[in-house]
Amino acid sequence: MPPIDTRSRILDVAQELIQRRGVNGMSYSDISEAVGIRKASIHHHFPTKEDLLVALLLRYRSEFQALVDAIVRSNAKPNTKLRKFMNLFHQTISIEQQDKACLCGMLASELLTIGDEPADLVRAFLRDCHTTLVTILQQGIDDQTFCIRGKLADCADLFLVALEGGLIVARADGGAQRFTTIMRQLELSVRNPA
Amino acid sequence: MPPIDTRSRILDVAQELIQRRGVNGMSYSDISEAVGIRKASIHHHFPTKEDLLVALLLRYRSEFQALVDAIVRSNAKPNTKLRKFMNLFHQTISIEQQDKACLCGMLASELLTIGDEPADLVRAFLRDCHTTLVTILQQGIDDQTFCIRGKLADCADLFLVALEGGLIVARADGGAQRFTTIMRQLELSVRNPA
DNA sequence: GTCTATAGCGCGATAGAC
DNA sequence: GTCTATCGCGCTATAGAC
Repeated sequence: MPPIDTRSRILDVAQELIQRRGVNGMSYSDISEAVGIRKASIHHHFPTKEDLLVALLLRYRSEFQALVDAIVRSNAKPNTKLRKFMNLFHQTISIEQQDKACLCGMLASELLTIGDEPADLVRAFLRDCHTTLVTILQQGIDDQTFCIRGKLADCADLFLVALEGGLIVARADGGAQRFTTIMRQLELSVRNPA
Repeated sequence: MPPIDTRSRILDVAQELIQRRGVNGMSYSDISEAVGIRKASIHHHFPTKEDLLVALLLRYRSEFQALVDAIVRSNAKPNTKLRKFMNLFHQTISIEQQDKACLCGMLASELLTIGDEPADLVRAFLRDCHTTLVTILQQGIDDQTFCIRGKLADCADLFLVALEGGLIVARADGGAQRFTTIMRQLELSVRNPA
């Protein structure tokens, strides 16, 4: 393993802090302490906080999309794909990850305070997720693994908001176990009873 | 209408600011400007920000519970009660209310930064909501209006996190109309097909 | 109960040496 | 690319006059 460059370490720490405390509960000073360099050095890499957010969101979105693509393009069954997709959210709250919420869920709740460009990237991420859910659910409908009520797009949207809301609520009370239960309930809602 | 006392006006403004911008995106200075008194006067009513949050949460919880009780105790059908309960959430995002999220949904996402006592009150509110949903869903199961899959408590939990997450996500993208669709999809998930 | 004034701190951001 | 030092501002909070 090569040593991780400073820029990436800053992004890592910033992401963790935001997922735990929110954007406005995080400061350059917090990052500085965790990374072990001075605040001024962080400003060298990311002149403004909005610059940092944009870089963070671009990285988050592309890393997430890579994981999603691997799942969607795999040969797994649709219910396995769905489970694996939901597990991407579960991983953020699970014990090893120490109760983090989705980066974009956190940013969505503070959307009015983060500037236009980051806000657009948050919306783009949420749309990516919705698109992915539509794709996976459609595959399950095609092979009769899933049976949904109502419109496909609406069903996918319910998954999305339940996953985002589930992280925020379960993080406050119930933890990873509660989130697992929410995932199971979502699976149940599309399972073909036949 | 008697003039609203200062203390209440401070709470009104603080609540609105938090529902739009989050706790850490709101300051005594913002409240001061909107209420039309100096910051020091706000500190007279609420010495610390945590004091203000506790007062706000106590009021929010009891006002919400009064609305909920009126719904649950009414003679309406279970599906009407469910719709009315969900409408309490919808009202915060609807046009007249200008895109606010649930107070406790916002606070839940910033839970680590608000202090122990406010955090406990947020959890209490979320539990109240879950209890209410269990009650209403059970009434619908009893009279065969509803037909749920899985455990009642898990079904109620999915409603809760979808409502909280729905407000945060729809506020970011899609607005009140998207939230209405989420509500409809939730209704559909418990409707008795018979 | 509201005000002016200010303390004391942390914030984001910048200048300039090394 | 990191540092020291600092600016200017906004924050929470307090003191004391009216």
